[in-house]
Amino acid sequence: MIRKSSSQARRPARERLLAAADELFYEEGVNLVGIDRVIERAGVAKASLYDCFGSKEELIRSYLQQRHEARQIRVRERLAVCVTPKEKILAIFDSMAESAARADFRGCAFARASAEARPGSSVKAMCDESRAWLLGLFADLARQAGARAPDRVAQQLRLLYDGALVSAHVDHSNSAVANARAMAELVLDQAIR
Amino acid sequence: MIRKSSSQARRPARERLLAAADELFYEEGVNLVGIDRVIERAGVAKASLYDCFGSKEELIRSYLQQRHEARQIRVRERLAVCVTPKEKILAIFDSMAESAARADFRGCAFARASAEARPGSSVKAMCDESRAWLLGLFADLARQAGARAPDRVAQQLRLLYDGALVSAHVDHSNSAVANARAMAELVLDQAIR
DNA sequence: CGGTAAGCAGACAGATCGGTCTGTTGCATC
DNA sequence: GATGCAACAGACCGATCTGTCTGCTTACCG
Repeated sequence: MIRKSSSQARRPARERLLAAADELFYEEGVNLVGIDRVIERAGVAKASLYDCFGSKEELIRSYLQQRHEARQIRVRERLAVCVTPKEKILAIFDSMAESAARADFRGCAFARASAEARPGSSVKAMCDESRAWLLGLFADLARQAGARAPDRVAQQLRLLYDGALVSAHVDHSNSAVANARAMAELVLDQAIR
Repeated sequence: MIRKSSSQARRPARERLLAAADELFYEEGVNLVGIDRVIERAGVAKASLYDCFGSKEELIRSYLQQRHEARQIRVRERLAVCVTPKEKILAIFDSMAESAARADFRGCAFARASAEARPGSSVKAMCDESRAWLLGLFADLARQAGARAPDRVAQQLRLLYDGALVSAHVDHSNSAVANARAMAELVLDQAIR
């Protein structure tokens, strides 16, 4: 119903807004990027943004949810080609290494958005959801691997994940994720014996 | 020269501004707190703020520098009562555990400010300086401990430090730092053999 | 063909922000 | 007592931000 008459089909406003938000919010931070910048990049009228999302906060929330779902898919695809639980756990770090190697890598989108959000914001909830999912995934895999205290191991693995994201971001070193992966292996072997 | 005539001596404007900035900036984030809030909390005229610091950015930078120096002192005092290098390394995590247990703990002030700062900001430089100091400290101690690849070990220790700060902050769990400390010990023992 | 709905352009409002400026007060030193 | 200095109060400015509103165009569908 939105298609342009011309041959090239135009994606609906909502998609273009989310794409523009993803680029700008992740690159510069949600508070430094104004609504006007987003609609200009998306090629969309301001009224359309407020028809689709209702507020900037909801746009930010949707942007984070999109990131969360994209990461879920990315990780699940990687896990599908692994056999042992230990391989799967290490594959999660490999997936992060791939993300961190990109030129547009700017650290954890959730942590950054959370640092800028107001206390009672829905952004925090989205951030928590993303972290809870990762923790559950680590715990499941640790259990499958036969680790002794799977919940504790999962917390340690996520701590390594968080630390690697920070290190890889601020001193754009590609060795950070490798260090985290090595420690993850150490922790795992220790827990399995 | 600033002292009030009355018996109670009043601290100079600069000190009160830094104290107010420390509370507000760390609690709510540097971008969400306006100049007006800071001067109101400090009980200081706006003109005095600009006489002392010249800009909000410089106030933020000074606030971070103050935090950095306070942490240096805190850590050095802890190290002074340790004997072995390994004890000293673990004491750094104990110091963090102490900070993280405080009710007003809000994670790493540098990481949060850095997430909100504009790209070319002097805030980033302050953040880098703080991280470089910690890395150098870890490296020195790892070397003294006789670790095989002290620089690599130092990076791993700082990664654990970063991850612990994130974990302790967002899911205010006091077990995060303990987990990091345990992993630090594991990494150290592995590097020393 | 006419109705519906999505999207467009852009002016506008209200609030807030960082920063400047003017003028005044209180204290210490000379 | 005069001078200098630090701090005071607060009006003011221009920019920017989110969000609203009006009116117009276009595409689809019954």
